[in-house]
Amino acid sequence: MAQAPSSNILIRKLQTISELAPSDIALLGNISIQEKEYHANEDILREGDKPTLSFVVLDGLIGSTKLTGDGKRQISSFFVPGDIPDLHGLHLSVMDSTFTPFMPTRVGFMRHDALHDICDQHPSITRVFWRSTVIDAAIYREWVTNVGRRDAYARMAHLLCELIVRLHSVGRIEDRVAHLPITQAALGDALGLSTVHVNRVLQELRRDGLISTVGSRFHATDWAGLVRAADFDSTYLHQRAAQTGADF
Amino acid sequence: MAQAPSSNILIRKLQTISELAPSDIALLGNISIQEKEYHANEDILREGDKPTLSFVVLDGLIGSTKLTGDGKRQISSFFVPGDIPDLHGLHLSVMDSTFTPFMPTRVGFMRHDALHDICDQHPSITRVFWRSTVIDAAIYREWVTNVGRRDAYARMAHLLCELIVRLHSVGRIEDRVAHLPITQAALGDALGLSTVHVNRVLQELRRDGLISTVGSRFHATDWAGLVRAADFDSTYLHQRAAQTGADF
DNA sequence: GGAACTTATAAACATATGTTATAGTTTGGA
DNA sequence: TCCAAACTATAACATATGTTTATAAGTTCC
Repeated sequence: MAQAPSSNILIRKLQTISELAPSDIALLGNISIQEKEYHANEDILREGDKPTLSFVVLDGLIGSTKLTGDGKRQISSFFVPGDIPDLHGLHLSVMDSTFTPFMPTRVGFMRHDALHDICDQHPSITRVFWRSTVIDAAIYREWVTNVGRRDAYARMAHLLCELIVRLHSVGRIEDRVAHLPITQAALGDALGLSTVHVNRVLQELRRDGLISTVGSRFHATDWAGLVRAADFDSTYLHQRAAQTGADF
Repeated sequence: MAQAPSSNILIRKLQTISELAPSDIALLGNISIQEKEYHANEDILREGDKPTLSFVVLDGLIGSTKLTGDGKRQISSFFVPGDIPDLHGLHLSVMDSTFTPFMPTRVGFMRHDALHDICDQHPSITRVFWRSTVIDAAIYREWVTNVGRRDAYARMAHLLCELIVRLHSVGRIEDRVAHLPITQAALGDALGLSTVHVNRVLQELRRDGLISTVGSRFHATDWAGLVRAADFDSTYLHQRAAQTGADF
């Protein structure tokens, strides 16, 4: 509770969703990690790949994307620092989506066999990681609802709420501003909207005083209003502390 | 390979996604199960509940649903016999969606503490269950894509392909016919469409000779055509055998 | 065996969102 | 420092899908 946030971003993220025993923290801190930098749009893993590594996002922003048969793109989730986008890959042989960074992104690779070893020997670590994948699934569920049943305006607001809360929980909101270098085309791919309509909706959100933007920096100028417009309820993020009602 | 399908539907389902050692099968077969029947629309678990049990679908059909603030419903997944819809709940304290049966449905409850015990003691069981939840997540990902980027016609075709493949893999397709007692309103809730448009699209699929229906029984009269119309690729189901190219 | 309800079909009309095209604006690399 | 490429902003127009309403066809249940 009074504990300072870990300087290890993976541990910090996991602490937002699980209470970690000191022994767990030690084990997690000892996982061997190989760092690598990617630039924007340089795919980290692709649909069809059979990875033997998972990776944690150390810095940057990543999307999980799919292409339909006629070339349209859908982003099914974003991943922020601390997240392990393809922890799922630990239990899948083939990738069913592609991980693409939206900005220069630093990741840390972890070997599957090492992760399996640590999980087999430490059920408490298994629980933490398993819970993490299950929360990813909860986020996908919410996205289905968002794309399926909310109009463009609420949909965009919802996405912004989610990203702001998630970034905030790992300390990546500075001066009440979220750095989201996601092009409007990519926002459309995440929301199932056209680029033009994304632009329209962003203007509306600005006009209504819910957000303001400077370049790719988003400021929720009226957090309560944004939450209301978004029909946003952070329960589905399953964060440990109800830090999510906070004022940004 | 030449093994006859298990008469235990849970084991049969898990065998479609993982290779089970005889010892695993024995352990799984010994999990204590409490059966219960629900009728259509009688919620099994609700958003906000804090369950201490998970359940396997023994017979019937269940949807995972959410309500938006203005009362619209979204179904984010269907569950067929053998599935454990809220295995996720093993690692979440609060339900973020509701499980609703679409027909009289028999389920088997399993205690969380019993499941935790067996997982803590048997990493191989953990892997099977964990993989199952991770495949659920892959299905949600595909649904985001389906709802976000495919038009109504392809979207409906895709849903039918998925359900037919999943039902087939657990032996619940009889005479090339899938029993899907899902009202057109509920199909709309699953696809993010209005009831009227669901009706339009179903007529089109019938007119194009891809499906025929008798009551709630769907027959894929042109499986290859349906797959093509749906842009369906079963990779995301992560089934063990490539039984999915089969002719229904 | 029919009343009461739910579900499916249908048509006419409304609208949120998509498409295409063009002109500014920003950005990042040479 | 500047240029080319990428991105954002707007407008005009197109259309897939939603809404409303009505009726027909099934179901369920007393």
